[in-house]
Amino acid sequence: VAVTISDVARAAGVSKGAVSFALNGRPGLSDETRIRILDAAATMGWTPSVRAKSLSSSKAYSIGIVFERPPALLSSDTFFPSFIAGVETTLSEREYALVLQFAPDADGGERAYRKLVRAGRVDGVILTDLRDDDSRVGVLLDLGLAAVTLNRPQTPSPFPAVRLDDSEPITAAVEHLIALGHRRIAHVGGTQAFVHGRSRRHAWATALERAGLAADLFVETDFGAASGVAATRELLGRANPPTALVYANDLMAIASLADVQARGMRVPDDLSITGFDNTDFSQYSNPPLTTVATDAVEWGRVSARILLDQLQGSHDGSDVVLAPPRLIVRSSTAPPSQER
Amino acid sequence: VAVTISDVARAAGVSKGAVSFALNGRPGLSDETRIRILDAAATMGWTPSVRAKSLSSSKAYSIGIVFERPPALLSSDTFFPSFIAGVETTLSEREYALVLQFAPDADGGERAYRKLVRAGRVDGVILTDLRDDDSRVGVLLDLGLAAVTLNRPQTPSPFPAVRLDDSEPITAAVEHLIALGHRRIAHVGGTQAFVHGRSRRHAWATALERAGLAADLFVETDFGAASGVAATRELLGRANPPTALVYANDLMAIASLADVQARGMRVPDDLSITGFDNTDFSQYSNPPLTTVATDAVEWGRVSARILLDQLQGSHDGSDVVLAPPRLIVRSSTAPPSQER
DNA sequence: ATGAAAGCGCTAACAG
DNA sequence: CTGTTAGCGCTTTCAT
Repeated sequence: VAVTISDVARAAGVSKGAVSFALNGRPGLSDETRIRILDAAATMGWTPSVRAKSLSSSKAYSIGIVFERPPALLSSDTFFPSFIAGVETTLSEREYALVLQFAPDADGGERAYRKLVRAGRVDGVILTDLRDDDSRVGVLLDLGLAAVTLNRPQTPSPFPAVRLDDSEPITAAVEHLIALGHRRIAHVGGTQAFVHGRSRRHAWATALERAGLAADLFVETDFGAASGVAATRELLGRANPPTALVYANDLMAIASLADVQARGMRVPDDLSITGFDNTDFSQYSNPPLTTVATDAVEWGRVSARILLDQLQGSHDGSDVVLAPPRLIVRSSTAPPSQER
Repeated sequence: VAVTISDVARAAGVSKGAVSFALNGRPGLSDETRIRILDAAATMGWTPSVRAKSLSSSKAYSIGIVFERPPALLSSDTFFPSFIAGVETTLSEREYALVLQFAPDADGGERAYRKLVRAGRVDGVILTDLRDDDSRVGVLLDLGLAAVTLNRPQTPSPFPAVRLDDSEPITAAVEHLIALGHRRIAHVGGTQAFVHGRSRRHAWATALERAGLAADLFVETDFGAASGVAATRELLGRANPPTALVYANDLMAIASLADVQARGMRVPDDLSITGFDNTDFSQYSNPPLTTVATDAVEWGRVSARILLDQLQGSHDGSDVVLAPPRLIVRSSTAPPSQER
């Protein structure tokens, strides 16, 4: 059904080998034959068969991403769609495909990586939701697979990391709140086993301590709306409740915003709130949310580029640091009420 | 590096062909040899090479999904992550992989499908965001690719459709509002070129007409938050504004909810609102949103199953209808204020 | 019931 | 410089 290099070779009156050379732009052919071959290929409508290339070159021409996430947290995840869209954009420019898998937990994730490699489905992978002590790094090393990680784990990792500095905007958020007059600033953090969960908490604590304030108003969550709301209630129920809350993502911030309002508090009058992600709906909350704008698409694009470069040997293995996300001040933050 | 069937054949003292037969459970081998071969394969840790299987069987063992969507609408899309998670779950059970692509528009989408097929990357595809007169159907027919569509287009299509009846819950929503005493019920609909955009509008209009009410309060949007807000403002600015609004998705409903509240209206006292999707945050809006619960994961699972069955010839080509989603009544709907 | 051998479409080492 | 040829790992037909 499809036209192969044998057909092209016959049409151009050369051997398959010559066609392969011409198509891959390798030296060893006269310009005349090269052009004749390329012409023939073009007029015959030849397209390379990834299947055949894969087998003979032992490469998959695909890269994989395994998302380890409980299904329930998937639908409200605003990072993931944009991120993979960015990844895929870069891949398709270079004739690579994106193979996606889902695993409910870390165990399933490891198995997924093993299967992907053994079946020869992928040449490299992108590790998202990196944990500080991430077992996947060892697994991939063991499998001999190329990889990039999103952020750098504390465990030594030979893989280049594409890093987003979330300290800077969190610091900016805390300083913004301090400047407004807040003294009791809480943090509703995400899973601390994740690098991005811990680093945000760390930035929050550091900024407070630098200002001589205690960093004792903290609760860990799973980044989900329900646990964000629960954390908020717990914090506001303390003897000395916060006047401002820094959330690790917009989802928790907005869910909590609605919850505290339903319970009679006014935002920002009684309570200031900041989010993280600048999701679409953060500007449509009431009041619009002060948050941090990250660029997931760009992160995906860069990650894919580094991985591809690594596969073709043109990356030196060093980390890449993305532009730090900016704090976007909207109306969910204001001076604390006692100041008024 | 990896163990192949030749290795297994040698170890078991048989030919490659015999190994292939044993592994694929085909008749023509004595039970004794079969067991000996399977044992050898297991102890040697043999795994099939998808690459080799692909080449020799001319199958990709992968299915594709091309998302035609402007990047900006991607991040707030709650359907997509759950849907592909469902798809992938089913695929991996049957040793198939999911290949994902993104295209900014219909043109790019067509090109993407063509490339996927010509490169031999996929055996079939799932068509999402189906349009009424969807050019992709013709393209796929032309390419000879297997496919399933999400919902049935008006254009004749030979591909089985996996359908979600969104008429029933929209009808339920309208009847719920009518029962509460509303008489001017608007619909903020999504892109009408999409099957699911049109069918929701149709259900809304039909339910109103059945009750003897005019279905004249309608505005079309692109399903995005911004255009949902704009549509709402337009509707509320009319001479005879609605007392209730039925939105085509939660995103527009929640963004508009915040917007009307910011402009001094109370929900549900002055205005009732319903959404569609039952996204995570719909229960955390203030007030919690009356909406329609769809099961994107299940939709994905079923779609993948039908496609796979079709590939192995065990599906009869008929459509599959999913359980109709249910209306979830929360606190964003109440009797209109003049009734009080 | 079992085994040999010819592809699948391409790459790359080798000979001319 | 150009062409020939032997794989890559598996499926499948055809003898045995």
